[in-house]
Amino acid sequence: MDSATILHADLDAFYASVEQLLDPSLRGKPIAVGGGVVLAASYEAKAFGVHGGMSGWAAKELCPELIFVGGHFDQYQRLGDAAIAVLGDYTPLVERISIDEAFADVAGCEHLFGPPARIGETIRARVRAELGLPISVGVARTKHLAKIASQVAKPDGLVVVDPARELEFLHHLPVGLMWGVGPVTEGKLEDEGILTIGQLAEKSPAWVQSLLGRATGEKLSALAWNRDPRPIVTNQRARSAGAQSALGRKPFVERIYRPALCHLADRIASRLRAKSWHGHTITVRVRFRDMRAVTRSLTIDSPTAATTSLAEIAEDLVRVVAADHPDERTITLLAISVARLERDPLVQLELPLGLADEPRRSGSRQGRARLVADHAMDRVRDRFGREAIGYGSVALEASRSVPDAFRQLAEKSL
DNA sequence: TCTGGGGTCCTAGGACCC
DNA sequence: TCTGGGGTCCTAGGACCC
Repeated sequence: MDSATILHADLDAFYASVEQLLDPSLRGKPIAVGGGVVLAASYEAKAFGVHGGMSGWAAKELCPELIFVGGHFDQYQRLGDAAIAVLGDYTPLVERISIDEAFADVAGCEHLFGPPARIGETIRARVRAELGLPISVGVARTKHLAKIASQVAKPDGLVVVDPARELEFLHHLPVGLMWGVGPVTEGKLEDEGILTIGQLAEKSPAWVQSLLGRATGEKLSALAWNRDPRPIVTNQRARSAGAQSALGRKPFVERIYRPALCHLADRIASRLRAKSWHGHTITVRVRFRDMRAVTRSLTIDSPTAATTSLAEIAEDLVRVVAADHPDERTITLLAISVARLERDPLVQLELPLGLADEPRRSGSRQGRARLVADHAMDRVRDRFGREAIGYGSVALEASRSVPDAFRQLAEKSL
C-alpha cells in the first residue's frame, strides 16, 4: 500500500486572520471583512453563524458586536503567496487551489525532511512563525482524504490519516465533507436517510447514480470507498474568463445594461489581452428579481479579445434575453464569460503593424482594428493606471459593490 | 435592506455529419 | 413507407468549489 504523502494546507479564516495580524486590537474579536457583503469572517464571528457571502446587514443581526473592516487585499495576495511558497520549499509538486489553499506531494522527500507528518508540522510552524498566520494541514494517501483531514484539523491543527485506517476515518464523517457534495446533493442523500460517508458506501454505485446522475454518482461512490485517482497537477490554467456585477434592483432597460456590459467586457477583454488569449464562446447571464438566472451564449468562428466586439455581442445576447422574458422588468445581476480560449499569436506583438495584410489569420478585419485600439489603451493604462482611460460610459461606471482588488484575488491565472 | 465574484464540470436536447 | 446509430458541437441550465 502507498504511504500517506499528500498534504493539503489551508489557511484558517484567511482574510480575517490577516486583518487580526495587521491590527492586534482585532484579535479575539468577531470581525468581518467587507461591508455590504461579508467576504470573510473570523472564527469568533463564525461562532455567531456569520459566514462569507452573507449580507453585512444579516451578519450584524446575528452578531451585533461584529466589527467590519475594509480589506487589505494586497496583503492577502502577498501572504497567500508566501504561505504557498513555504510548501514549495519541500517539493516542487504543489497544486494551488486558491489564494489560501494548496495540495503538495512530498513522496521522495522524506530522506531530506523527515516523514510527511513532520513536514506538515514544520510547514505549520513556519507559516505561524514567519507570517504570523494559522494554517491547518491534512496528510493522507489521496487528495480527497488529505482535504477532508485538513477540514477536520481546523482550526490551526494537523490530522494524519493512517493508510491502514482510512475507511475507519472516512466512514463516520458526514457526507457534506465530501468534495462534490453541496447543499442540493446533501439534501437528496438526507432524504434517503444517508447522513454519513459510510452509509453512502453501503449503497451500490448503480443506486447512487440513479439518485444523483451518472457522473456525480460514479464519483461519490468511488470517493466513499476511498478510490481517488486524481494526481497533483501543477500550473493549471483557466479555461474561461468572466466577470459579473450585482446591480441591486435595476430596470431591465438598455440605459442600464449597456454601460454595465461595457464595463464587464472591458475587464475581461483586458485580462485576455494581457496574456495573449482570445475566445470563441461568449455567454451572458442575467439574474432577475427573484434570483432566477438565465444565460444566452454565442460561439463565433473567429475568436475575439477586443473590448468593443465583446461588448456588442454581450449586448445582443442580453437583448435576446429581454425578448424572451418580456415580463421581467427588473434585473439584479449581469455577467459575461468567455470560453474556448486560444492563444492569439498576433496579440503578442509589441506594435501590431501590418495587420491589414492578414486579417483572416485571427479574427475579423474589424476585430483586429479594434484590438489595435485596445492595445493602445492598455499601454496608457500600464503607464498611468486603469482609471486614466476608458470607453466613455465605462469610465463613469464607478459603483462597485466589491473592490477590483478583491476581484483580482479570485481570478485564476490565464 | 437578503443574497459577491471567479471559476469548473455535467446533463440533456437538437443540429449535423457519416 | 418506415427507419439506423455513433460522434461531435452548440446551447441552456444547474450543482459545486473557493
